[in-house]
Amino acid sequence: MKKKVSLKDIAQEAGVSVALVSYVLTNKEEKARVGQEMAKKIRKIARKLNYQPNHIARSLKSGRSDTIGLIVADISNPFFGHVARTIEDEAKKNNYTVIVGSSDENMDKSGDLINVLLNRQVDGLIVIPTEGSEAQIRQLQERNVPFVLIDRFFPGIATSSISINNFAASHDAVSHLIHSGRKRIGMIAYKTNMHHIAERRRGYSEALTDNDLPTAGLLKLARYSHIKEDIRTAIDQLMGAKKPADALFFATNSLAIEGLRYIIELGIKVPEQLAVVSFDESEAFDLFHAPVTFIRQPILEMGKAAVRVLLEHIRDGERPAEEVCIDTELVIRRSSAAQ
Amino acid sequence: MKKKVSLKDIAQEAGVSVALVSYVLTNKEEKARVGQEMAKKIRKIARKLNYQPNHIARSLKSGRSDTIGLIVADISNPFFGHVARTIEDEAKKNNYTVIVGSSDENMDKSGDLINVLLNRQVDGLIVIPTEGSEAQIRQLQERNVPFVLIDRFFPGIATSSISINNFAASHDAVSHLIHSGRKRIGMIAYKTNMHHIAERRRGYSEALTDNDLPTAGLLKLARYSHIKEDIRTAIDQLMGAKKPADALFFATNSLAIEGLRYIIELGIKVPEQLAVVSFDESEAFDLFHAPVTFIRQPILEMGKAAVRVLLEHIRDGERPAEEVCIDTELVIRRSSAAQ
DNA sequence: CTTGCTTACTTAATCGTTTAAGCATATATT
DNA sequence: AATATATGCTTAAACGATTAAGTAAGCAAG
Repeated sequence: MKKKVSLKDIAQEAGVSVALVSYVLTNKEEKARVGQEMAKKIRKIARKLNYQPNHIARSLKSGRSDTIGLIVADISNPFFGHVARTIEDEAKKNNYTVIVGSSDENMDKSGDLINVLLNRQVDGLIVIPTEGSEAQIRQLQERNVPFVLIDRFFPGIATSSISINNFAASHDAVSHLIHSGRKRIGMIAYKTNMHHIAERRRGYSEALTDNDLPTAGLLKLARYSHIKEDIRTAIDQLMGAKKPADALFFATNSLAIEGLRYIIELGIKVPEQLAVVSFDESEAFDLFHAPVTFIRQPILEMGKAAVRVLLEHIRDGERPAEEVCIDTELVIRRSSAAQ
Repeated sequence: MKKKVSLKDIAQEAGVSVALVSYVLTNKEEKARVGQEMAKKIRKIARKLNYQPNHIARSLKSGRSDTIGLIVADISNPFFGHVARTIEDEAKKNNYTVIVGSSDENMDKSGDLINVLLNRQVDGLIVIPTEGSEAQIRQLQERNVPFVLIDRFFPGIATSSISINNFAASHDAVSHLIHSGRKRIGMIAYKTNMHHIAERRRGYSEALTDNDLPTAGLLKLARYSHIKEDIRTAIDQLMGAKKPADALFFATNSLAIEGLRYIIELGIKVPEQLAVVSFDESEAFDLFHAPVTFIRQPILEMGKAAVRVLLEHIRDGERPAEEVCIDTELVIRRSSAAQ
């Protein structure tokens, strides 16, 4: 790579000191009482040589990198991709750059990522935390690193977070299924202790018991690492029971997509035989023969909030934690039509 | 943010010079002839204080940032998300970090991104170039910035690139439609001069003429900025003609998904009335009532190749351009079944 | 004519790390 | 005994930018 033009090069060409050039190019001429002539000359040379400030040197001096680190579960998953995109855009508006990393829901990778990002001197972190990463989050707190959790948080740790009302959203979605006449409503969720998923499960269960509907054997859990097999087993059990399920609620879009693949394979009719509702959005839901009813997360709003709160923490290290909870929207379509 | 532990802090605590600490912690004790006792002591203190090297300071000294910049069209699009993911993983294996930016197929944004990334001293770039960005690419060449184009390239500029055989893939896909008995095969592509799309169009056209099939009025173009309207118009024209199309080939997955939404809306039967094939993969294709035949791009291989070639350029600035072309796979499913 | 104030610059320290070169002291070689 | 070599450390410069503090010259005021 061709060596870049530095202040020194400009200073040399102008026959002045590096400091003077710096004052001019950072628009501190007034304060530093630089002569008009000289200022003009320096700017001209800078333009001629196409000077671009070395961000790394600046960072070293200033202690800020104007970079924020983002840790998602998997950037290739459209949900996280969208989150990343809104954060990227919002960060750019504030002159920040984003470094993203995928944790694969794996706490070791997550810990590594946090270290890599902090060593690169990011000014703050936006994290979609992984199961078992409480200790990492606590460490961030102790080290006084500005950070915001998004999509998920740990109820036992008081941190800034952006989340949605998982319980209510779930409760609403399941209530909707009940109102459309479903009696045996199954749910497929991840086998995890993460609070957001637990809340979704709780919303589901409470909606059922609130309406005196059975819950026994209707909640199935799939392992993140064995989605395909576990979902097939779950659906086999739900649909093969003496009283088969007449509705199915998926806790995330990846679960839904995998589930719908199998539902297609089995030739199950939606919504006649089985109503379907999913958390999260997906293009795939539009192409299913019965467009899938889903819970829409306000990703744009979440991303904006995350950046806003993070920047507040970066600017004021003493700021107390801020928990933002944003409402979702149940988008009702044919997959959950009344029988 | 709590001030980080520096070499100075360790040096102070150990009562030695900063240099000595540096030698030890970068494992140059042999070369620098550091006493065993002292080395042990320094390491112990470093561990106790949880020393983490300041990557920025290191970069300033070394001139390398161990960071690569990646410019995609839109990280929230699963195709680019996958590309980004494989590059992220591959980069990490080589101790590189990735900064991603989305250009939105907009050459101004692309230019801005290139500048931002270069100012952040990335060691090299992986770029999915945008229409009209030839000048930017030429500049990278002139400035001798290590970079690789991926997914697309400019035939007029000799650069390193990773691409697929768009012409052949398209030709194969359309030939497949012809063999399955289709006679009026439409194509919907982007209105762009980008070479990869032009090649896809060419593969389509040649497959038709090779088989003495009509081409007139069957190739429709949609603007990136007006996908929805343009696709609807295109499909209306194709299906409303005196002799309606009996097959449709989409040049990308976003075009296909938007097209399929409208096909569903119109109640067109696939594959009976209309066969469908698309470039690229998508989860959504699995959920369509007739799983969509598609051209699978070897994204993993592409990402690996991109990182490999880029690192070669970074390591050897004189290395000549390397053009990698990888084969695709036509995955045949029900959407293109014989009539 | 000396003091003080402007103006227009330069010097030098700093951020955290790396690394060549230097300097004692101890030990080995002739 | 004089010289060479090994050992264990320190000094200092450098990367590129920022910025407080210093200086030199010109001019005005007392």
